[in-house]
Amino acid sequence: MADDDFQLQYFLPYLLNQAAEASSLEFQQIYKSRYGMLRTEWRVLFHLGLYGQLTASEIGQRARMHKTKISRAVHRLTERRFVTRTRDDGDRRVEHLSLTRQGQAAYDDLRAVAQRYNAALMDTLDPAEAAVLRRTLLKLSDVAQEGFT
Amino acid sequence: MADDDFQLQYFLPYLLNQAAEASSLEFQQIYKSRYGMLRTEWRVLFHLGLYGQLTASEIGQRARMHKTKISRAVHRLTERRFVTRTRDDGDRRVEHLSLTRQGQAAYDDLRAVAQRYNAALMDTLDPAEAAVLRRTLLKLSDVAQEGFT
DNA sequence: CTGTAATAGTTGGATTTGTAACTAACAAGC
DNA sequence: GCTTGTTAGTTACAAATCCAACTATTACAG
Repeated sequence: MADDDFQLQYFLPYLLNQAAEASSLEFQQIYKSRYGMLRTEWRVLFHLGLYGQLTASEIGQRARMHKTKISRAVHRLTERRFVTRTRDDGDRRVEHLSLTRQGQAAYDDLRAVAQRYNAALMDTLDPAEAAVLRRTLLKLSDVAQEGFT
Repeated sequence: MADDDFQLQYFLPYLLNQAAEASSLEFQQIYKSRYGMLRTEWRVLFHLGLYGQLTASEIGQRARMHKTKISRAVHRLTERRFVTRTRDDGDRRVEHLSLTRQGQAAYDDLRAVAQRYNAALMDTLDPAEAAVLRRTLLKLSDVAQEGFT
């Protein structure tokens, strides 16, 4: 590639960031205005809603979120009675997190919103494109994660 | 879609965020360690490097960045002598920004890094996939931007 | 002209995040 | 059982971001 051939519109990290920000915006406003949640809190809520009881580190591994983020998100979610913590009997460092009835209700509501939201996004693509998009995004997440140099 | 069909791995905003974060990480470390830059500063630098002289609001429109972010990025970039500001004679609210020799050198260096970095990412995809990916990301940026509800 | 609105860019304060150090509990070697 | 190391999660402080209010300048209506 010649020096002057470089364009921001071909730089993948930039493109990905733009698309990610743009496509998160409206959904973000919903969980923010409806439940006063931050992105980290929404993510924790969704992981608990989808996978049931989890520990903070399990969420960290799945979501690739740093433990301090999770710690703070869990703190706020328990304050608002969306999540309960129970100590593990065998290993008292570990806490098992799960949704309260209220947390489950919020999750159900937001999951439905997310599904509709996602469907609207998907509708702007044709199915073949959507499949390729999904596959490449997963690949990039993994490849870039591991470091490819 | 049935209620229990929902999966985070199919939720586009989530996928996009994961891929964006993962694929930005290594590059971020380079401009951070090499020039002490933040993401906002790198973006401003790249826009000036690519398009030459611009005003802060022009950068804001192109990069979809809020003006306060740009203001602070420009401030730091001028402190470090990467960017110079010159008042517009016709309209004295406006400032024209351009790279100093030093800023141009940093841009040239980082552009080369970005090109190699991008090539490495692209190499994990086949060309057809890459084309679809790029097209869909651009589409999503626009569609989601305008609001599709 | 003069008052009102719009635009370019900056600043202040609260909120959020990142980094590193910390506490508490367990594990393993000796 | 005591030292050393590891893991789960929290906290403190600095850095970065967001939002709203601000200054300065231009535009425009009457």
